Amino acid sequence: MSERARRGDVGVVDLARELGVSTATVSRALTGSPAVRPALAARIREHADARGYVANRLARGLSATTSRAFVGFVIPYVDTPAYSAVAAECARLLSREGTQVILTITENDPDRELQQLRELVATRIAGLIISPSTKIRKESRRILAGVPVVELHRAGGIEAPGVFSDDTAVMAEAVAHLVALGHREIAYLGTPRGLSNGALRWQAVEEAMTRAGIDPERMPVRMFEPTRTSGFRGATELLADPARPTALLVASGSLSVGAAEAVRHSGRRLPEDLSLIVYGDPAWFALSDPPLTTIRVSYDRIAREAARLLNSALDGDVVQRSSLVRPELCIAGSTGPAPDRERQNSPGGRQAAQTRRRS
Amino acid sequence: MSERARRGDVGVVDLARELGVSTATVSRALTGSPAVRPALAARIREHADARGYVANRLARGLSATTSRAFVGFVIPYVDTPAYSAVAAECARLLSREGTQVILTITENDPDRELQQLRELVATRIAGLIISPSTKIRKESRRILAGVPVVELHRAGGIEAPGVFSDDTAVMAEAVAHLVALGHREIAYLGTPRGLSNGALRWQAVEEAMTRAGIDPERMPVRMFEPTRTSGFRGATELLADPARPTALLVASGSLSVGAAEAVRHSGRRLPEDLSLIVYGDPAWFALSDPPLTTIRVSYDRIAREAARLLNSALDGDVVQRSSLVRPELCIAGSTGPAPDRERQNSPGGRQAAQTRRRS
DNA sequence: TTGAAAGCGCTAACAT
DNA sequence: ATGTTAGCGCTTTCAA
Repeated sequence: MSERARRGDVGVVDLARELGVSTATVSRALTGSPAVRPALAARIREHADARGYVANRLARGLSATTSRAFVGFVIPYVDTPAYSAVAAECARLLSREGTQVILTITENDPDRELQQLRELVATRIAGLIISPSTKIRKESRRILAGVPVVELHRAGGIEAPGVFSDDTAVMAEAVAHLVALGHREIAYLGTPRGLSNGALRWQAVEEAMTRAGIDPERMPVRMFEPTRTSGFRGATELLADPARPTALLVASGSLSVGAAEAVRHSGRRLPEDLSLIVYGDPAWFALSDPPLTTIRVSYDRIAREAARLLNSALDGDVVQRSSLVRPELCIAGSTGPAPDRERQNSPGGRQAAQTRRRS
Repeated sequence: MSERARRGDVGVVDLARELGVSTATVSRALTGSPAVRPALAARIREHADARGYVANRLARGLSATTSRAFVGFVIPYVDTPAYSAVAAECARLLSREGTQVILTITENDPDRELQQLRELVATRIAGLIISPSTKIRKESRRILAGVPVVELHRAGGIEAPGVFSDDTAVMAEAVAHLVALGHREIAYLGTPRGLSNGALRWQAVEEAMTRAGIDPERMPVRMFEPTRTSGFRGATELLADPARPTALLVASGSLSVGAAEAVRHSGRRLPEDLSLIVYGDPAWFALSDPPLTTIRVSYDRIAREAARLLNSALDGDVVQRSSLVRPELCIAGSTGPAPDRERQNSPGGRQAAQTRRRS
């Protein structure tokens, strides 16, 4: 007695025998091939349903040239909703179409990433969504060139569409907000330039600062890997900077949690002593007192976009354009007028915003 | 030219040909069968490595009677780290052993759950980790009886070990903490009794209250599905309760976020007007001012335990006992002495804690 | 210890 | 429109 039979599973052969048709016909009916008489197809599907038939995905994937049984979801970290929430939401969306999501975590290690990509390909995944590790291997790139891919959050120099948050505009908006409040000594805490989004966000800040007539070269800046602890460290260091920043802009969700703790720890009052803008999910930061001004990213929308782009790629549509999800600057109580240190600027922020550029 | 060859993949046949041995020998060497001469086995493995061989997991899973290619991870929600963080961490742990984790989201819908379980079985998963939906189907139970299973967070009446947070002790501790501070009008916001952990937590609170000589029947109580919005609603309702609670105990992570917002929204000062204990990840709640007293659960440890139990189950070890991960009561600034409403109790909390039981 | 060959359950040519 | 049959790439009897 076969393993299958013993487990009480029904297979195409069973269905075929029971209905007096061939396995091919059963298969066709079940995969929705038009080449089978509608009445018969209906009868087959009905019977399959009644018997609780579920196709063995391994067998199907092995023989079918094209199968959407699996897609891979490859991310570096687990401890941030920017990844875990998007992963879960994608799994939810894709499962509705009968696609199973295989989740792998690279820990930002290029070798582990390569290994996982190899195994995913060995699973004959239909495609994958990936947030590439910082120093992606050539071989990984080669693999990615061979399957439908959607990039998430980070661009890894692959020919593939991606879903990114449109940080340029919102970062500029954040800087403008601070400048309008009269801040000129603005500190920046972000992720390294080696990360595509780290580079992007910093560039946006640089440009916005320049536009505001402030030399970005002189900004107190720290760039660290996105973890809570480095957020704490980075903010602590920045607050101790001789330039005595009156505002701190944090450009990463994980860094923000640690940074907020560091600010609290430092005893600075918000917004009297320091204006603070963080990045991430406002639900966390709404609890702070005062609630923190936040750059809010919608993970749901990112997940939806990722699923949509992947489906397009699987359909073999012409390569889609990347999708930019625009974050929102949610102004709350942690940003306020810059302290009037030398009693030489006019009070209030509005006017300071009109400061002319230095020549 | 076969699909495989065209993709430049090497298969066992290639390796066999190149080494002048049979595919059977290659397979044996690669799966670590002892029935192959060590020297030859080494040579085969070496060559396979050099050629970058990765076994097709579909084929392997299809033919092998036992394969750990896949495990399923089935959870109801995506928007809470209690699930998403544990899922990601498990994926990380299991991938090290070459096992791929298939993530599915039931949305707490029994039918969707059943469908997903069927598909997972059809993928020939080696086992699965599941947080059963509230009203799990009989048929789902039947399926779960047939594969190695580890339960997560919730018990669904399955014969399987699970990983749960040991809420009984910590809930009692939380109640004792409040009672020691002199609170007697304690409100409770938790998940429904239909959820195993909801029932457990409430029972622990009931008992602790009774032990403290306070009738739990008279507590203001709300039990809602674990979402932010119901947390907000529940807390809002409780704060408006005629019993005028002086303390609020929230027994779910998702509810806690909403509840904290509701409290802030109500304008009550912590801890002067209200003592608040929340449940979840303290990193979120440390930002609040004052930082919130939190029941902290270690998701990492839960994930580790889940992976360990699953591995045991896959090894066919005798059924393991369930694993209880003990949360920690992190006392912070949101809990303080009960306000001295009628000027009739002694001030301070210590003494109130010694109140004798009512006879 | 190794090889030849039969599947695993399904899909897809090829026939009819 | 349906049936026959040959794989998909691997593991695993069964022989040698």
